[in-house]
Amino acid sequence: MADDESTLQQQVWDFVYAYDAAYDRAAQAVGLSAAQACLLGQLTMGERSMGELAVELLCDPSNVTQLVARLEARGLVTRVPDPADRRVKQVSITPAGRREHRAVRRAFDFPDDRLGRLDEGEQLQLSSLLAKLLDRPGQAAAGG
Amino acid sequence: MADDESTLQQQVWDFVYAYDAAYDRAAQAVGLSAAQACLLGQLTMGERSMGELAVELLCDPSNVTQLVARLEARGLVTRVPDPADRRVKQVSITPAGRREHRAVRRAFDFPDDRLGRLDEGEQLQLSSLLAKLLDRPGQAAAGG
DNA sequence: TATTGTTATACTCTATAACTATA
DNA sequence: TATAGTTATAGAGTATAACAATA
Repeated sequence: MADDESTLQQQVWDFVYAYDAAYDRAAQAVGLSAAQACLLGQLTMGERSMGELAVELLCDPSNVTQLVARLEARGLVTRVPDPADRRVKQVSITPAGRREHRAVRRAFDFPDDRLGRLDEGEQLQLSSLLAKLLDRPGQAAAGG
Repeated sequence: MADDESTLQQQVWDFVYAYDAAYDRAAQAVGLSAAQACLLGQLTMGERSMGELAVELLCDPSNVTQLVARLEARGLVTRVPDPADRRVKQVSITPAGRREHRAVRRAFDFPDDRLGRLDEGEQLQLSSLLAKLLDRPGQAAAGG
């Protein structure tokens, strides 16, 4: 009786658990931590300052310093002072960094393995539900 | 054009990101790490050996030793040898541990805040989709 | 004086390898 | 000999506080 009422919450927990585990495996298969892969992922969408990365990664700037330092030492990102405000450093992903990140994406089998089980209609359904959960327009939100 | 095809995957990413962040905040609000809260959560469903915890938490047994040692030092779990096989240690949550874990659940606002946006029919829909993604019978899977 | 990023430091998470106790 | 758990150790993630450079 106490089981039924928690089923959806438990399913969501299990889903997130599986997703996180798959991402960790993918990053580690490429020799990166999840945090490093995540940072590289942000940079694939364009350069960012250290502070912007801290906001996006939900962590302290001093942590970003460490993460970027390790990635820079491996030649996966670069860090150059912003000419407009030399306190700021703009971080960019290098070609090698892009290759590593693509390798993570390839190793990250969760989307294909799991989302691939849904047919097109189900995927639209899921997209619509997620849009509500995220306060964003999903691909299936128009017209309900 | 390249945007549309990745929308569902991006939505799932954003959803998991928000979920993880909310859980981290909830645990830290109670003075626990996410890993510690997670371990306590397993124990709310019954005692487990160190090895079983390692399997469930997807980590090395030596890591479980450390996590349990810290929780034990704070009086949140106990660790007693199994009479049937004295190599094995059974870990149990204490009343104080249950209180701490309930505090995490209360602070974990994601389920109420987000899943609460869906009406009953939408929740059943989501449950059914998650059941397919997880290879488990969801609460709405029967008769599908 | 305020802001950006770094350094120093400390704690936790995590794994590998060597070890102890038990089976 | 094999298994469960621990210890020693090391690397990575993370935050706080003090600091440097720049604005």
